[in-house]
Amino acid sequence: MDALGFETHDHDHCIADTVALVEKRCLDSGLQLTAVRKRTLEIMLEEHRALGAYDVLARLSQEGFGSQPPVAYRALDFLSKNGFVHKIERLNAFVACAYPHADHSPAFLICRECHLVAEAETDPAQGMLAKIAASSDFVIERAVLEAEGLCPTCRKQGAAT
Amino acid sequence: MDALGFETHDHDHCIADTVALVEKRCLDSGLQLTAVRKRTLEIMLEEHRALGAYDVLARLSQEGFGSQPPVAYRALDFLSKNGFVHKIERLNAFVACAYPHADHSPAFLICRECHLVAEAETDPAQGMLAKIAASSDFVIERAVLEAEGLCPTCRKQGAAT
DNA sequence: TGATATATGTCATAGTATAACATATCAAGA
DNA sequence: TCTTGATATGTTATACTATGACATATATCA
Repeated sequence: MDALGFETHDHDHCIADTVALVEKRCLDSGLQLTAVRKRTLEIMLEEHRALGAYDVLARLSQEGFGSQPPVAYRALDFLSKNGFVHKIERLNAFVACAYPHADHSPAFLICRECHLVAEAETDPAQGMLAKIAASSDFVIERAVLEAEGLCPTCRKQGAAT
Repeated sequence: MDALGFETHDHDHCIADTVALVEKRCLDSGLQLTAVRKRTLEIMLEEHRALGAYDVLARLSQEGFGSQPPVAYRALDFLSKNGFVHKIERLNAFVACAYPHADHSPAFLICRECHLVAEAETDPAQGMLAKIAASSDFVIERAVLEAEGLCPTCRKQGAAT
């Protein structure tokens, strides 16, 4: 239940590792990790921020891929349908998955100051929503858990000011 | 922790009651529940569905209020800032608050079939997000909890098909 | 009543997302 | 290997969501 994302780490390494892992998972599942899709994943991994579809599109387009919105949306759809990228509804934006090893139900902490997004894995069966759903006989298929606030770094800086 | 919204109830009554309650709360807090704002609230209360800002705008405009997007967005902003309406991030839409008696941290169950939205009150300190935030030293200011799935009615209908 | 803040309305534009269709590429069986 | 059906890419066009900026009107209160 730890929420990585607010500490530094070996970034290049984590990108390469994740891409390799995703490649393997696609191969195993018969998914086509095509050039645009792979490049999109890399672009997402280069940030721990949420990127808008149009930010991604700008970079893809610069690099010789198509220049129209569906190019980015389709790559992002593929990646998020397969859990390699998540959509942050609060921001209408996307973030690379921090735990690409398996399917999971993510929760996010979004810093309103520096816009960093930290991801944590949750147990979907244990949360508030599960309890509410059970009491209403509602079947949850997807859950959005997003908290907005101040990350430790920004909070300290704010206090210092 | 019960999630009302999937049962029938005396609707006209609930609208009138809620409007009266909101009027009182505004008076007490020195908030101006102006004509557009009140009408917007009523429009929202007539549905247990999420309405887009442009749906609301269309109705307001029909009824002689302004016809431009800010008219609807400003009324919805006022209502949601004060907790009388909530934004459903997943849908980029708004829903009338089902518990307008006090400030609270809402969670939503959204039926993907009939688009009904049920609201439940939660204890923000008890959920997943609170635990994650505590372990990361993150300060939550606002939480988005939205589950998408099938409501009891639609599930039964689906099974019958 | 006059001064200040708040609210409404408009025009203009920015940002997010998808439908529809042509072309290209891939995967698998004949 | 060739064909065929499915998948993926790229385009144009358009729809949906949201806000900035500014003028006018209304409310609040000294």
